[in-house]
Amino acid sequence: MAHDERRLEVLRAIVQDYVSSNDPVGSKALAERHDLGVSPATIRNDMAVLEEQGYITQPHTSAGRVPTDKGYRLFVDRLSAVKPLSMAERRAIERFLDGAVDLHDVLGRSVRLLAQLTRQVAVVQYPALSRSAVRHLEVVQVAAARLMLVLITDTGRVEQRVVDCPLDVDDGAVAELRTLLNSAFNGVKLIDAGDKVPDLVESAPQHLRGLVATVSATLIETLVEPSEDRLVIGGTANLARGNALDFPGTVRPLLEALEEQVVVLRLMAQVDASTVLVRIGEENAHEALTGASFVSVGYGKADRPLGGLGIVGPTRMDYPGNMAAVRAVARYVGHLLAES
Amino acid sequence: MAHDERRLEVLRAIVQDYVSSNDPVGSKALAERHDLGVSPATIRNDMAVLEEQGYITQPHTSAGRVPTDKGYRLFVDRLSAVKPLSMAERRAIERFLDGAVDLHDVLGRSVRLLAQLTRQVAVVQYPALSRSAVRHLEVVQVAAARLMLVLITDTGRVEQRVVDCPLDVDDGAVAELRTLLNSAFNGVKLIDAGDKVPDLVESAPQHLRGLVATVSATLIETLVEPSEDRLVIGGTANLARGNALDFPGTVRPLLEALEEQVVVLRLMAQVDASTVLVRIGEENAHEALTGASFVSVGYGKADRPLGGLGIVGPTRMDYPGNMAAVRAVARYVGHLLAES
DNA sequence: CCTGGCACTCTGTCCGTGCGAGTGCCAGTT
DNA sequence: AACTGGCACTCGCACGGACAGAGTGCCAGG
Repeated sequence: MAHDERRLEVLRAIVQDYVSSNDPVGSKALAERHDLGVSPATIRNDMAVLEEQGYITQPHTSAGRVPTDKGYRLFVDRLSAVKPLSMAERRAIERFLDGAVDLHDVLGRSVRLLAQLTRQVAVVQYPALSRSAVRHLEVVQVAAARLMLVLITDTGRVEQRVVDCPLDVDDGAVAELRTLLNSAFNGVKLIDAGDKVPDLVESAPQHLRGLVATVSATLIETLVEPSEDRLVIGGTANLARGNALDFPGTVRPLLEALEEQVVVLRLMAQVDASTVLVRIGEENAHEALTGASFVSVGYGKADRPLGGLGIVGPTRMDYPGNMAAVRAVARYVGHLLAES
Repeated sequence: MAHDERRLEVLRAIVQDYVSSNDPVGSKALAERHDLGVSPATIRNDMAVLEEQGYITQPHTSAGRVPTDKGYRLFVDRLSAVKPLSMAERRAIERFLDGAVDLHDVLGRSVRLLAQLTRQVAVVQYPALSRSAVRHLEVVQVAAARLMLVLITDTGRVEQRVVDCPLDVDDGAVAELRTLLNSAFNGVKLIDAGDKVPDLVESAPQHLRGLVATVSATLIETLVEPSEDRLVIGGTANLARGNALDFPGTVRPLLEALEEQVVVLRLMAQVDASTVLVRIGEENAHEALTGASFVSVGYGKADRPLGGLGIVGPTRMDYPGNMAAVRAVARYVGHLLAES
């Protein structure tokens, strides 16, 4: 019915006005700023229904209405189209990210760019090791019985790990080891690397077996260790903007959660690269994220994203704009890493 | 005279009380909490003199006194001994930093540790490239005319850079290049690496000269580029603690300055590893750092520090305690990086 | 089903007052 | 000469009442 439809229109108007003004919005202001074709009194009736259904709420009697988490959810799901970025914005993204010299630089620029575009806290995950492939393995002798293993992936990520060997190692062995490792692992997805180890140890010349086994073990350990999944965070200064208005109490728990990383990593684990994931307020099921929303998407191939990136901000945020920015940056980062 | 001495004692008492209570401190409270052996009235006279000399000030008539930047300066220079850490704290540092698997991990742990010990924002600089020596140089072919150069330093730092070559390169050339670069640069301090380039190009076989020149140029560029001097920052949540009390206005400009990094890097450039550097409030000559102090020290060899680490907090901070923590962590990090 | 009108409720703000903390000064004491 | 106790004075701040404004819910009428 036209009935329900107008009610949704009212909800959309409330969300939009509240996001831009940060004031609870009343029926009169709504009628003035949007031509809904009905009077404030009618809007009041609609608002009463919306409130009963749990989409909006009033901070106190006789203040305007404010969207609830559920209201934002409906808005995101049904009432908003992802706003396309302007040409200028697209060019800005391009100009900003081109000229990055290495992976660290790409991610650093991305996070700054995202923070700037959305005026929120931006979060970028390093490409997951498990989904990258080995480009090169390097073995460097650090001490007589100590090797440094350096792994370079096709996404440009570099990981190092020191390996203590049971016996002293000579130069020849190091060279052999390097050749052996590279021929075994080159081009192999890291997630499959574990399977190769038994064969590798098997096929190694007798005098190298122990060494190969030790080194492989460390290598696998490096890959499996998920705690090492790194994040780059930026734009935290944006939290200090709307100050007491946006977050209940202080931003402290949020900052702590961001530094912990583990919460964000768990959220990031759910992204894929085709649809933008939006988690609103309580949906995050984490105390520190009360009042905060999380907009994220994967970058890289659609089915198997390399990693995720996104933003964290108050539930009262410009969802269409932020979703667009996140998606655009993710696409660009995906391209950059695919071809490097 | 005993006169001046007591006045300084009063200043010390004011600083200590103000730091722990966060309230402007009055003559009566001072007389009660410290046995200065004189009455409040006498202390009032001393305070009047201290105020005239610019060491303390009152926020408004008839409030207690608060130390000025100049007052803190005197306190740090003449009135405070660096407080030795408790055995438990020392052990905590050791336990926390041992078990770090690589450089990134060492620095990450350091910054968290420092933030936790001081309850301030902690900042740790990566070991300066220019003062490290080459442990290994690796060349990996990424595409026909594209090489990736990976530099591993004796401090465990790994830098990568992609080099576009004028001509296609074959496998043999890559191997030769690797050998050439390593024999030329191995063990060389990066700051001296530039001097080696002409000789290297000279001595290279004819067919490699162009390649060697191109690659060396990129290498040098990587080292010289100071913008790439990285920082790890942690404990920003501590800024949201004392809230409006500690910083004028908001913490926003401070957070922005920290993210910019350049301000902090400039401050870090001045550290050496033997004395703890304290910059108080206005001394930092930077708007965003008004009301903020910076406590830092270098780590590594005393005369040639590898990098710096420190904390940023409100001028109203526990200088002796923080100086001790910063120094202790720096020493430990210095040891760790020296032996790895 | 919508609209205009009306009474009601609640918050944020402004202002005036009183209180307490702290000072500066002065006369008196050692 | 240096210190002390006393006293009058100055402010900022917290408390409380009054007020205006915004917004609502409801009802009767179109």
